[in-house]
Amino acid sequence: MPELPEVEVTRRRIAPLLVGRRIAAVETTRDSYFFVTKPDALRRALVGRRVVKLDRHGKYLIAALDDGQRFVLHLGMTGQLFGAGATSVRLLSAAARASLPPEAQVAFSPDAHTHLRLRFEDPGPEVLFRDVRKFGKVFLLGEGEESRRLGRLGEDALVARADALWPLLHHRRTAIKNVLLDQAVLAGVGNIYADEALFLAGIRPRRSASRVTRSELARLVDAVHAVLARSIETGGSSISDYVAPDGSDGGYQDERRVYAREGEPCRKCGATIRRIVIGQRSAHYCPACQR
DNA sequence: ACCGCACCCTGAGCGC
DNA sequence: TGCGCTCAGGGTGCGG
Repeated sequence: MPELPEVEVTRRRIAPLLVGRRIAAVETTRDSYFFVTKPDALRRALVGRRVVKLDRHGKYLIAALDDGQRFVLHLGMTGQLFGAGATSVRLLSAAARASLPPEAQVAFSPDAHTHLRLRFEDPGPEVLFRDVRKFGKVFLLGEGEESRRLGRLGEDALVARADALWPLLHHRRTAIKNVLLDQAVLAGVGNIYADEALFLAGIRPRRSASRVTRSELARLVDAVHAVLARSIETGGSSISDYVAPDGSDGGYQDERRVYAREGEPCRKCGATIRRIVIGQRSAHYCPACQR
C-alpha cells in the first residue's frame, strides 16, 4: 500500500495529532511479528512520554520522544494510521461496507485489525494504527541505539541525487526496476512509483541496471522526484486501502500513466500498456514510449 | 556482493 | 452459495 508519498502525507497530517501530546494509555492486540517491540514493553516505554517530533526516512515514520527514545512505524502493505473520528469506507471490510447505504459516513470503531491505540492526557482524539495483513511494524529504539532496519536504508528518494546513486547501481545486472525497489539504494520507492518513474524517463523496467547510462539515470532520478512530489501534492494514491489520517482519499491514482493500466492505451502515444512480472512483482510499461 | 526465491498474513475477486 | 485459486502498493532471510 503505502510508498513514500503516502507515508509523507500521513506524516504531515498525523503530526498535529502526535507532536506535543503526552501519551496516557496504549492498547494493542496480542503479540505478533507486527510488534518488533513486544506489546508490554511498548506500553511501559510509551506511557507518560511526549512526542517531540515526527520524521520520515523512506517508508518509515520516526517519532522522537521526550526521553530520547524513538518510536518507529512502518505501514507495510495495508497499514492505516489515522485519528479517531476519521470516516472512510476503506477502514471497513467489504462485508461491513455491503451492509451500509452507499454514502454512509460511519465513524470508525476499532476492530481486530486495529493493533495499536494511543490515548493522550489531553482530551483530543486517539491515534489508531490498523493493518489487516500485519506486514507493518512498530518498534522502539533507545537513545543512540542502532537499528538494522533503518541502518541499511539508502538515501531518501525525495532528496537522492543521480551522481551519488551511480556507483550503487551501474555495476548491477539485475533489472533497473529491481534496483529502484531496493531500499538500500533508494529509500521510499515502491511498485507504483517505480513503474511511473520508469515511464516518465522512457526506460523499460526489465532493462539491466548496468545498461542505464549516466544521462538516463539523471533523467530517471528527476522522474522519481517529479512523480513523488506530484503524488504528495495530490494526497498520495488510494488504490485499495490507503487513507490519509483524516480518512480522506488521495488523488494520484487518477494520474497513473502505467501502473495497473494493462490493456489500456498509453496516455502519451496510444499504444497498449503491458504488464510483465519482474522479481515476483508486476511491472507495467508502454512498449512504444519506453526502451 | 549479488541474485532469485520462499515466506510472513488476510481479504477481494474470479471462474466453476 | 461455496470452493479453490490468484493476486495485492511491504520487507526479511536464506542458499547458491
